Amino acid sequence: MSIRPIKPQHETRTRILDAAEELFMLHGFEGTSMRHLTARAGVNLAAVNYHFGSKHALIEAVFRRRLDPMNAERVAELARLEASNNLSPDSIIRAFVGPGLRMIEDAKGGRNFIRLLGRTYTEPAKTVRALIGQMYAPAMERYKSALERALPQMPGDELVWRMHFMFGTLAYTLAATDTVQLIAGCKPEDRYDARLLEDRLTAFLAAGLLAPLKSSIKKAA
Amino acid sequence: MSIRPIKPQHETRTRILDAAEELFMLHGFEGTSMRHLTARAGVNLAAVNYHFGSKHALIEAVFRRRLDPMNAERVAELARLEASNNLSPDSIIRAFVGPGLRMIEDAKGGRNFIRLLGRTYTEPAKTVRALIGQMYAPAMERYKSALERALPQMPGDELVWRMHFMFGTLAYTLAATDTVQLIAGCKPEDRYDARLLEDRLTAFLAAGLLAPLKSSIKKAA
DNA sequence: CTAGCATTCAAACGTTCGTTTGAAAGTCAC
DNA sequence: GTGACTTTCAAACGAACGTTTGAATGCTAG
Repeated sequence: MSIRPIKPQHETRTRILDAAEELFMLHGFEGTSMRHLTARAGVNLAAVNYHFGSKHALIEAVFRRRLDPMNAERVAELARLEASNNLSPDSIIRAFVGPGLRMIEDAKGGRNFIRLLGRTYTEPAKTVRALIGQMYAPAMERYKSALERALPQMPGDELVWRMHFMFGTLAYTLAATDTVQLIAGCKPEDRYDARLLEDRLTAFLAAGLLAPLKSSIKKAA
Repeated sequence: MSIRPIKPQHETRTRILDAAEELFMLHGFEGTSMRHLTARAGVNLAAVNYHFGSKHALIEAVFRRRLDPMNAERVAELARLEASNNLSPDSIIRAFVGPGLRMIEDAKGGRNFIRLLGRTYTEPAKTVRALIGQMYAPAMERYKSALERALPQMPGDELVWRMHFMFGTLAYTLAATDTVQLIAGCKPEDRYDARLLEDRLTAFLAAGLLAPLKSSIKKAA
């Protein structure tokens, strides 16, 4: 009892979660069978139901393992900005997209999850959408009020829409990296420079967030 | 032979396509069974295989029915802009997002398809991604060169990325409308004013497209 | 009317799905 | 070593999947 066991406490659980991350990303939830998943993880077919209860509970566990810490990091970074009185739109955006983009650079674990996550915002299954929606809720609340304070002149409706647009850009950028290639000319090898991508993305999002208000928008507000 | 038949030439095909649009949007491709689909369409279970050959061929037909005309409309609108020498970034963006947003206002047919389409950019199945990728290719080519002419000072890499971001914003906006509600405060009832949404979206995208080039981006180019 | 073709239908095909079961194997305190 | 657990395992469960089949029906030209 003095020395921690070399085999981690729940190695089977971890292997299942890792395999699920990869296969869900590659083939989706419904396209990934338990037989394929457990074979990839090198565990018995019944292991998922034994350790997680059901396939859906496994899906939930996959998200909870990484999404909760990621959003906690986002909130912590925002709190750091507030403490240092640096609530510029640019720094707020950077605090939000940073944790996501940095996870892409993770060897294998994080990258699979990030691509899976980016796709799941538009997941058809209501249960999954509701699940990640409630996981995001606390962080979203914080960022919304931070942006309201940073942009006091912006109408509330417009801010919500622009946050919506920003979120979509991030989600699509994460999900589509090295998957769909609608625009010819992208070189996949430079896509994993997260630092450069963060600069590109932040520049784009900050400009969109601060776009001048057209008359039709002001009228609607 | 003088009068067109009142019953359209392929009513069963149309009913299947309409039901597929709706159910694929609601439950995804793998989550929609042929039995559920044919029951919704009010046709026999074997009708899909008889008229389309297979489930995958049906998926392809669903996209081909609306995506090809929509992209043709985008190209035509771009040609109109070129003819009138009005190739501003704002008008180019409007020409691209317009046909998609207008389809949301369609009673039932178009709206289902647009939400389905927005989700499919991040579809896990390679075959589906390849399919819509090749459907978009001609229009993408035209818009890319139009933007290159409108923004001669922008590095090629950066333009490709910003088109990527813009496309993601549009895709997410179309797909997520009235589905996921990550940000509290959205009132679904004003989401279908396509004219106002087009203004909001164009303002956001145009600002992002024209964002100032940071030094790190310039250095990479 | 009838021959020929297009379409619909109920039934069944073999396969794969998520889950369950009960026995076997492993683990640890005492 | 023994007993009380946790975990793994091979096997099987019923249900649902996409697809196929062959007969029945609808339609149209001659």
